[in-house]
Amino acid sequence: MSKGDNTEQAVLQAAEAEFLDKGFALAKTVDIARRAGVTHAMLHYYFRTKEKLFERIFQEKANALAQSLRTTFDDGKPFLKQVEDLAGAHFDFLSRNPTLPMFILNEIHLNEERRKVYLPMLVEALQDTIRDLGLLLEQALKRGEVRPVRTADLLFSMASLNVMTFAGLPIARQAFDMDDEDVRQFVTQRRAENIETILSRLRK
Amino acid sequence: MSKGDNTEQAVLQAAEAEFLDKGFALAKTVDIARRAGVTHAMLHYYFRTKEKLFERIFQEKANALAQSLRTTFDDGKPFLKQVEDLAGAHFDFLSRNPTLPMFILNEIHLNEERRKVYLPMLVEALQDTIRDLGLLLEQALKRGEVRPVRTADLLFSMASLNVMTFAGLPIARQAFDMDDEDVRQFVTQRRAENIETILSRLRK
DNA sequence: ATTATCTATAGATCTATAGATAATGC
DNA sequence: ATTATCTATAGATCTATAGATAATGC
Repeated sequence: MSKGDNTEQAVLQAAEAEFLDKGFALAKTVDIARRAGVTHAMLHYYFRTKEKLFERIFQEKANALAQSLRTTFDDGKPFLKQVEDLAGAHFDFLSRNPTLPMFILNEIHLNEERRKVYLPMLVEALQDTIRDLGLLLEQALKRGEVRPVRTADLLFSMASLNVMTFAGLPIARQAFDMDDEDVRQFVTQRRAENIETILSRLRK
Repeated sequence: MSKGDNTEQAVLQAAEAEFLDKGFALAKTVDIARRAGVTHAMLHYYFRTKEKLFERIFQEKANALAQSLRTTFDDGKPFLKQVEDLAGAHFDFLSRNPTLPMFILNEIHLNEERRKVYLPMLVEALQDTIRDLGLLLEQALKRGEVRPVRTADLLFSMASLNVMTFAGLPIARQAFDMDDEDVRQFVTQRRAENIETILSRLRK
């Protein structure tokens, strides 16, 4: 069964790459099998359907994202430091998974039916982070440390800036006529710029 | 030929709706024909291919976006007012075309080949706006009116916040448990919040 | 005996076009 | 004569499975 393990793992890895590249609708099980170097029938043997294989990949990614955000929380920090760390961790996670933003936006956007399954999955994974940042913001506001802002707006702005850094990168590249090196530098600069933008909005 | 005019227009309108909903790859010519209330062969009779029909819709949308941004430019205004008006006009255009952000991100993202055609088309339409805001920012910086920031960062942040307001709305809705009325209010509030976020970053 | 793998194909879906027919405008 | 429309279908693509065969572990 060691051969079987290899096949299963190869399919999983190929599926992750294919789904993240193209999304569910445009990913082809035939291509996943080709990437994995196994015959097409193997994919169905191990995972039965394209949908079940996809669900597994999506869940893994949602959990990994949530996990990387959780680790920043710490009651002892000043609120602005907490926000900076959270935004930084989010950005760094997306750096390691640059195709994830478009992947998630796409899946949520494209299919009414499947949205009902995957949107709750995603939000469920993020629930604790949303709640905890809300509580910390409330306290910081009471202490008069920051300018008033809604939790939803703070989180949404942070996520927007980070997500678009990767989802909008091809557009920025063309709009500002960047080569590969420019793009690398742009991404590096966006990390600081996104954080500064969020902190500027909060500082009194 | 008045009948022919109707058919052609019906196909165009149906195509716009279908492409904006689903993107090129998932839009079906059969469904466009159905939406238009004409037989499927008519679509090919008037536009030859799905691709040609798509190109026409994409170009129209890129031009409409560019047009709505251009109208805000005015040398007489203080720079912060110029930025506010530009961000507001961008937001309002997206309000009227709420499916456009995901549509554009999708097309640029999904297909290497077609990206080469449509990305230049989009950026070409926006070129003047990018250049003019860059010049105005440079002058404002010289006069010491704003904190230092790169043009690319200013524009990218503005676009990111506005675009994600619509592209990320389903996620915000689920994450913050909003009903239809909450969503309407959230969008309204985002307009002011996005502008305030950009201006906070610029103000000294 | 059970698990893993392969080949072949059914059945669904989709774009595009061929070829026939009807409507329109000089 | 030209333009618009319809029906029917070719040909490509894709998911899923049936059924045969090979490898594995008790």
